[in-house]
Amino acid sequence: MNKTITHSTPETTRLAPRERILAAARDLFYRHGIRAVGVEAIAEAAATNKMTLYRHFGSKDELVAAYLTELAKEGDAVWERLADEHPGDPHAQLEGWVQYVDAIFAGRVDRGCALANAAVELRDMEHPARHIIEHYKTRKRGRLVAVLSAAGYTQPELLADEVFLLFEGARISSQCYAGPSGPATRVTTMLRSLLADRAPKAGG
Amino acid sequence: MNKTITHSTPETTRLAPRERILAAARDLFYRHGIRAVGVEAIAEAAATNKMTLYRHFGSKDELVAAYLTELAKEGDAVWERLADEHPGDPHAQLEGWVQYVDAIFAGRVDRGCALANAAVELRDMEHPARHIIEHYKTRKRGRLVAVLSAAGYTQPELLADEVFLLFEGARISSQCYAGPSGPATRVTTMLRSLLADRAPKAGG
DNA sequence: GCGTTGTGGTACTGACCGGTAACACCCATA
DNA sequence: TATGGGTGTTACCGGTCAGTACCACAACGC
Repeated sequence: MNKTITHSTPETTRLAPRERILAAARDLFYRHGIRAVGVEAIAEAAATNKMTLYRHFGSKDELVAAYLTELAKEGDAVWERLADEHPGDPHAQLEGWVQYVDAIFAGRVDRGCALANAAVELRDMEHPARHIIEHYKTRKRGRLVAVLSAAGYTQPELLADEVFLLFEGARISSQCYAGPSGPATRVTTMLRSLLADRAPKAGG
Repeated sequence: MNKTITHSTPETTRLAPRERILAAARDLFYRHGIRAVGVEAIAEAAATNKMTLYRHFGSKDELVAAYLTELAKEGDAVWERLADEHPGDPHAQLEGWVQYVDAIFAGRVDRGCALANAAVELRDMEHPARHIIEHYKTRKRGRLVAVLSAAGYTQPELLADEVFLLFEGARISSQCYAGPSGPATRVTTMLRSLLADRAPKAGG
């Protein structure tokens, strides 16, 4: 039943080729960009070869779609985790999200949202990645609207768009600078003050 | 002295090859992306050939740098025009900029900031385009800080970063959607309300 | 006239990339 | 031991790409 383990090595338990390929693609695509990375390099990084890659993913575009699907799922998981950790407490969920944003920019220089980067790289509207990107962004905005609405904010749609654009702007802006500088470094300050300024009055 | 006109055709006055190449590169790079467009296609669109292209631009990277330099110069020109039209009136300059932003998103679907897109496509920090991008963004932020400061806003740096990130977020976000939808459509509303909320009290 | 300079055209190199064919191999199961 | 599916390896195909060599031509200054 457990099919994820094959060809187990003496030292460590090796993942199935498909998982290794996806992990390698994720690392290389995100670091160097989708168009800059060839399938051969991905297969090599996954300790396998091109043939096995093409047996699991029919084409590079399919692999890109799988890569973006995985990242989108993880982005969704962040919100689900926050909802689990703070059930019925939208304010705490928002604060958790701001801390999550803070962690993104606190470390090394950010390489931006992989989905948005893919939208820049893959401008052909017929590319299968396009739907994944648009649906993810729409879903994310919907989550923001929902949690802001539950928290009692007035005009939750407009506030959600402001929060959304601030975050997206920070992620793209940070890529324009060589080191950890630029406007993105203060995005959590802005988010907190924005949410505080628009906070519904207690008992209002 | 006038070296811009050569090989003048009967009907129209033709631009010099260098200008035609730059115009073609600008159109194709912006529409399809830098990595997606080959030098051959640019030369063809410029009604010339690859050899002439390489006589004026030593490499594709140089052409990309010239393309981004031109766009950066035009971005700077926007602020200089606003300063000329409203000398000593930073509030009017800000309003003029918001109208400029409005015009970007009012028309067809925006393809984003070419400089920021280039930062996504060209992740190699050694690429000559990198300095152009970073300097341009730094300059732009400086202009925002200056005009906000002149307009009497308190904490002009923080406000400039907010305005900056909202705008950058709108430009990247619009590329994630097929049609003119998404949070970017209301960015000017956000900008105006943000500037109004933080406006220094009259006589304060 | 002459030579120079810039341009257009063609053909080419060498490298890379996405994708495929054919074959050998390991391992689980029967 | 025999079989079959998943895997690894090598080699290859066709196309594209950045960049170059070489030559022909047209306009200019002397």
